Amino acid sequence: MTLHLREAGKPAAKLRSEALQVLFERGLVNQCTDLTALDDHLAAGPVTVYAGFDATAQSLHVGHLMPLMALRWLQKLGHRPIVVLGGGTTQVGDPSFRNETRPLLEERQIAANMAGIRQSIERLVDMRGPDGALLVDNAEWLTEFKFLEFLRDYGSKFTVNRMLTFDSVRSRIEAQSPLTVLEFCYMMLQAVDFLELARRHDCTVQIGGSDQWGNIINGVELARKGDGLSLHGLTVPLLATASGAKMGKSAAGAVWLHPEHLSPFGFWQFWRNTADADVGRFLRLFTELPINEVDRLSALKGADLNEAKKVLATQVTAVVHGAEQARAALEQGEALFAGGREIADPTHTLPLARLSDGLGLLELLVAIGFAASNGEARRLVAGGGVRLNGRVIEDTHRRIKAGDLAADDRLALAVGKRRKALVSFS
RNA sequence: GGAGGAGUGCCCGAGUGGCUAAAGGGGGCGGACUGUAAAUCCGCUGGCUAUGCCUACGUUGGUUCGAAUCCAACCUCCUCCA
Repeated sequence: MTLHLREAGKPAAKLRSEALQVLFERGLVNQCTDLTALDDHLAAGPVTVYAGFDATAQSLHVGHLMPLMALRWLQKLGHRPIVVLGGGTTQVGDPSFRNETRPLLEERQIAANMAGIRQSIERLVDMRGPDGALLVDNAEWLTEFKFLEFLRDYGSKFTVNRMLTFDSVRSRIEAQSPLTVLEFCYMMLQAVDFLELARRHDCTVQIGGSDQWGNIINGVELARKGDGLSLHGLTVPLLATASGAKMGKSAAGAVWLHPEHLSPFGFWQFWRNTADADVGRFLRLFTELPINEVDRLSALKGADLNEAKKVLATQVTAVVHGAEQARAALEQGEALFAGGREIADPTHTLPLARLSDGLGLLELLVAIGFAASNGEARRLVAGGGVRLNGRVIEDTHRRIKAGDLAADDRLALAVGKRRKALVSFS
């Protein structure tokens, strides 16, 4: 193969395109196809770039933010993004780097998931105007194929020999875990997506997570063999903490982008709790602050770094939930952690009616997402980790009554030292 | 086609009839210490309308008072033979 890989973060010498300069500077490049060719391509004028997302859950999570940030930068620099929702591919399930088959989703569930994902995407890339980003569903073409037709037209362009060489499936095979033909063909479908987008929309670049490398390359190779097209691919790094752990999971589940799955304040808190060692890198990856400002903030030492974390949290929240929500979250953070709780908006609102018979403390913890189940809530309470209006409550049968509310109809609830909520009843 | 081995909780990995919601480690969460950081020490870590009930050791049945553990069939993987 004639593709050249670039290792993550290596400052590439004399790049011509502003696009690649920015992506490298931001730490958004893990590897790409022929660097010089991609650079020339991006420098030559506006291009169309795509990233795809399968509808495996009702919301995207922080891991998806990286390719989306890359799309945002490219859009700012005059290129046109296409976001592909995998209405078709989700029916197959990407096996890349998974050692088990994904449970197959029903079409209704996929449609619901796509609707949730779409809301986040619309905030992250600008779809307005004739030059705005495009949102397309790959079911549009994937469901149209007839089997024999597909095998003849595209199957002939792939060899099993080559397909087996990809790390994404080799690991599965070496793990001696069954890989069905259905899943194995996923890479063909994504390759066809790329080709289809190239034909329909003159899309020439695909961006994806590092686990998507194999799928992307398949598209590049298919387009070259089939249509003689020269396409390009680029992957963003895997989101990991400085301690090496995969990131995105927190107390009560993943760090979701959709506000119904994680409140904007909860999202803000996630970033506020970033480890010192990650602050600089996250500022570059997930905010759009100028690089010199990023450098200034990252240079802060010791407790002063907390200021940088607030900036990080507020900036990322603004990108995902909007400036209003970000400002509110910052205020809530200041109020809950530094005193003055009267000024801030509540982080959660529940109907007053729920208090009429007394609301179980455990139930409340689950309702605001501080515990995934009653059992988990019970353990938190029993372990002395839960405070109501500043006082530790260890009684798991405790019920909240109207009398627990402060004058403003709210109560302060905290789990541990990092998770706090201001719950309003109205 | 034949013979043998393997499949455990979020992950890795012990366990070969009751004492097993299943050792140990990782991860995660809580407590102490801090700066809402890291490191360290301690605790918790399936669900529920909860002194009990339900679900769980590849799948489905069976033996037994009782099964992750025994038997049968099936699925997937590995090794050897043809």
